[in-house]
Amino acid sequence: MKSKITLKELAKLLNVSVSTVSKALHDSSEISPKTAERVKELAKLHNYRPNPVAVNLKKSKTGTIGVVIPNISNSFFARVLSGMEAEAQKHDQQVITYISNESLDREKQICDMLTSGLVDGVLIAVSEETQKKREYDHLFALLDYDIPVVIYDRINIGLPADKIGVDDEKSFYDATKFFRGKGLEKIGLASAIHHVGIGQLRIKGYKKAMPGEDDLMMVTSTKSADLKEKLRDLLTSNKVEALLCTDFESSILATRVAYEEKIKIPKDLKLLGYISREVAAYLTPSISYIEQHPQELGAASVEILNNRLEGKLKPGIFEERIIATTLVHLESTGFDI
Amino acid sequence: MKSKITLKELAKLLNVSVSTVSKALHDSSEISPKTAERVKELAKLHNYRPNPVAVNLKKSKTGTIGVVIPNISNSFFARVLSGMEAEAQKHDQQVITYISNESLDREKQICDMLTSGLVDGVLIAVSEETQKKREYDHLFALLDYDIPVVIYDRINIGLPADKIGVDDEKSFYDATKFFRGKGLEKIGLASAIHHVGIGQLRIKGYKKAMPGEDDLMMVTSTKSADLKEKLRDLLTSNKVEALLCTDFESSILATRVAYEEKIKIPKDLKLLGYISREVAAYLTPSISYIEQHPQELGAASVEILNNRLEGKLKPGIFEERIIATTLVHLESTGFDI
DNA sequence: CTGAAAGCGCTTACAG
DNA sequence: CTGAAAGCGCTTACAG
Repeated sequence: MKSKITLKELAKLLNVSVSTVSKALHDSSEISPKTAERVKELAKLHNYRPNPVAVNLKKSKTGTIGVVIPNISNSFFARVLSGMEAEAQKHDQQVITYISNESLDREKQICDMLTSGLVDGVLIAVSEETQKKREYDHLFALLDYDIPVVIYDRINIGLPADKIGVDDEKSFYDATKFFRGKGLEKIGLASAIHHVGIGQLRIKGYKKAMPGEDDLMMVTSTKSADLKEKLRDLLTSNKVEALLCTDFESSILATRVAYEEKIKIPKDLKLLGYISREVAAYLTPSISYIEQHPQELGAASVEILNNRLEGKLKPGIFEERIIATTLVHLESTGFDI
Repeated sequence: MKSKITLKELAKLLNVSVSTVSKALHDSSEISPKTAERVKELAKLHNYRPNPVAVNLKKSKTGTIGVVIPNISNSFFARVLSGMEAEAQKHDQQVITYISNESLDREKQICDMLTSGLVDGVLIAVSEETQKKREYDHLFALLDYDIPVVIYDRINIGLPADKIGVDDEKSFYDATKFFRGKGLEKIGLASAIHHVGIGQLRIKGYKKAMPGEDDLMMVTSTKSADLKEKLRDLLTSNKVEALLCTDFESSILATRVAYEEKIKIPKDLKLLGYISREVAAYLTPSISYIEQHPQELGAASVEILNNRLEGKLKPGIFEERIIATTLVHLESTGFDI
């Protein structure tokens, strides 16, 4: 049991002052090489580590960043977190994780705590409920307290803060165009997240790439059973040639319906999902998907926050960065690319 | 922009001493009701929040707990984290997340940082590499520094620390017994994690429930393509009636092979997987699975840590808690229960 | 009932 | 080149 040694104790053992020890350990030019060496030697011997809490108090910072995640079971967010952690590590910052579970109340609680100065900055993807109710006071409170905020992923909210998101609209625009370029005309879309921002953007991209409103074959529902039946209707009655799914649930349900109705993928139906690689690649058949590069998004959001903290970003002018997506072809699109 | 107000500033505004303000805010009986009220009123007006860093320094603690996660993309761990966060919140503790990515080196780095006193305690599931190489010095270092450690999930390592895990062995023992109770005899097992502790325990449970070693039909491999072919051999040449899969990969590969070989699940083959609900329920057919209750595990590990921190646990005597699993029947086992 | 003082463990401008 | 002093923002035993 080594029980941490302090500067003061080190100083006493060396018969020098606390300031001398501190400076020596920081390679200050004020200290003689001889003393510096003595100090470092003893520090190493006792495995001295400065108390981070004291250092932070002195420096008026916390060394931590707060990350608010709506739903950690969603592997997209889990991987975003992973990217954030990796980037934070590089800057010797600790990541404090908060999970809102898509609840506005929980999100308010979290932000309220955060105003007390637990963290140097906040990275947040707002909950679905927050988006729906458009209540952002708790976020403004953070800004009032001069705590920098970076909004990630769910960025279409009116808040004067830096933002970083995924190119949701373009991803589906490109995908739809891709199918059309392959000569397909009956292109459908399924969504269980049509009520939230990112879902709407994906749908928008799809619509833009389709010639006329009349041809749109869209099924949406937030209720699983409901969406499934709508999908069954769509896939059996219409001759849909390709289907774009905006989320995990609709992607899986579409696979399921195709299986039940003996619709062959990709022969009779090309399928594209917004699901993570781990699931996509293992499904039968494997599902082509939009890769959102969550780790990059996470790393970049920490980067932006740090630029803001270091004053590299102009006050009052906010960055908005978009990460490009990639269409990854597996079996369900049936094209060799 | 409210820029935080301090005790000192509050004191000046009220023409009292800093100590009086501090005591008033803590409902000390030393303070007159009148003064207490004046103080609280102004504090509220200015939305005073004590600086947590200063409080922590004074109290010689950090108010945080460090969580080391091997792989956050694994939804099991993501949900464990969620349980930890929820429980920590109740105790006003912050969760600092570290991701080792199954790397021993990274884990060492993390533990080394942690010895500096960034957290009050550590929750860790060691990386696969750590298990394989059995290098635990970095964990002993934590203990040397008097930082309590709770080992979660991957608990079969020789370390004098509190542990909390899943009943891996019993889960597969019970599942095997269940199939046998239904009159099935040819029960196989597939594993991609036979080389790590939890995999071995699950296999052990399976073996215990099987009558003789001769009947064991096991396929194992850490390489996906390899395991798939072994599964194909097993499922086509033997008349396997039921298959237990120890992990996500083997579960999915088995579904896949069955599909390719036109083996009907559950009619020709009952399948049981060690996968998370989100994936299990959505697969076609849905896969019966072992529910590990990850959130409970997460919450309980924080609970144990706090008991340790509060001295409720005897020094030198360590708790080892096991969370019971549940077998959840979906389509792939084909029994109505 | 109130306040001065010490101290948590550091850093750094300043004096010598 | 070294050290005394002030201070980061708080808490609390002690004196008055």
